Amino acid sequence: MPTQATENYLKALYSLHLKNPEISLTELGQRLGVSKPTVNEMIKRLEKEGWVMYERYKPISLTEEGKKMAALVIRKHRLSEMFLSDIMGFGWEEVHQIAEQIEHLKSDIFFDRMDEMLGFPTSDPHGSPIPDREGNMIKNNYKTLSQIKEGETVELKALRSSDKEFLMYLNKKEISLGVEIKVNNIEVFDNSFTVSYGEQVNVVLSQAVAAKLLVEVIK
Amino acid sequence: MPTQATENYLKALYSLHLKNPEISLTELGQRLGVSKPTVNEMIKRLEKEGWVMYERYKPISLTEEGKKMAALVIRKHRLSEMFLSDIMGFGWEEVHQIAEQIEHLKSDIFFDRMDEMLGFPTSDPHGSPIPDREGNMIKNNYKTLSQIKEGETVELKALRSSDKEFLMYLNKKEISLGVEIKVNNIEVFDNSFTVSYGEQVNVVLSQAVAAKLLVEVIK
DNA sequence: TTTATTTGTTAGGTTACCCTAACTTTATAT
DNA sequence: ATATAAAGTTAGGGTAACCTAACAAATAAA
Repeated sequence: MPTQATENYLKALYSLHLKNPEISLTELGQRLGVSKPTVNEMIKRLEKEGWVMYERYKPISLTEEGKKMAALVIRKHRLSEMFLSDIMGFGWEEVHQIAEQIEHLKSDIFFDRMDEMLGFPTSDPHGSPIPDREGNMIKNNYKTLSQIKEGETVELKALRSSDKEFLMYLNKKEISLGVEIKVNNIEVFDNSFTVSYGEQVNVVLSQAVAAKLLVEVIK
Repeated sequence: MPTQATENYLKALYSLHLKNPEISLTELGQRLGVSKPTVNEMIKRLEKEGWVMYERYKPISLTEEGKKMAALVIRKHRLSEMFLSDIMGFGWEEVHQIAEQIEHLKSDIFFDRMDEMLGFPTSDPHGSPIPDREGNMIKNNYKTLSQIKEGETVELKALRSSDKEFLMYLNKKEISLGVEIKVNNIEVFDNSFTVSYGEQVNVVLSQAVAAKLLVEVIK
């Protein structure tokens, strides 16, 4: 059974591998906030345990086992977030930190019960997909708001970040999942978006924000 | 912040100290399933960190800090049990094992929210008292059923064990907290009890079982 | 293509837990 | 009161994570 550290390495590897299946030791270290020699040592352990493939000086890649295990940890994380939000009433800006700990609990019945109470959800409070029991994750290919053209209307489906500060910013702006956003204007010089949604008219969203909002065009 | 191992040592020390404030290294080791040298080393660490008082060859005792910390871990454990039982619908025989892990989560808001959702309970699904936020625990002085005289009627208030096998035995016998038990007969030679409760008439409970049922005389 | 930079590795340490084997101290029993 | 048993300690090891400093290999730039 994987240790907590192992699970955290696998999660990090999983999310890095989605962008690029060839993962460097350095970027993994940065992601996890540990030194390169630590990653180097740890990766050898993970290799010995069958989670990753690794040869010295070559990039790291996940084995099928590793991918599955990672997805199952992500599953536990996202189910926990959903539970904290929908059952316990926490705000979407609070759930990540707590789920970060809950995800390491070893109890299938506990997570199965969560799943059941939630009605077998397929996405978490930030719109990210919840892998199934076998570790299969649906990948939604939403666009970012920053890719949308003037005049189009979109629905907010998910977020690219679960960062607390970002989520609190969205709270302040009264932006939540499902909201319909109309792009009124795009400034050429800074790519900032002027949008309307709900009760809000002509709100300005920076390029940084627009790039973190995952949307689907509705008209 | 205490590690998980530290929290487990403190919990064990706390429950041992209730019977005898002078705790031996050996019994602590047995309770935790670790060797004497391991306990010896660990106790030195706990002493350095201010959780216990210790001098070589002398019995171990908890400091005030240690007692409070232990009680707070027990609080988290029992709140978790209550949550698993009342909110998530687990049986009282399932909750201990899961709570054993949840108790180590570091998140005050998480346990506060549990507490709130449960309506600030004062005891867990096995009738054990839940310490308050300051670490104060009420000690109930219930009698065991084995101390009750023939003809008396008692109410089952708590259990002396949260052992899964024991709880499943109680389930089978349809014995739950709050049930009124009338002692019909006590066998002299083996101290077994013949009792009636609910729909059940003249059920025989062994001395071993009777000693684990904590009751209050009602008539 | 040689240099500079980035990336990865080695060597040597640390802390928190855990172990067995062997020994010493304290407590118990005769 | 001495022998024996129980309790506690020391010595020596192990693993999983972490670290810094110094060096080597691979990649990118001049």
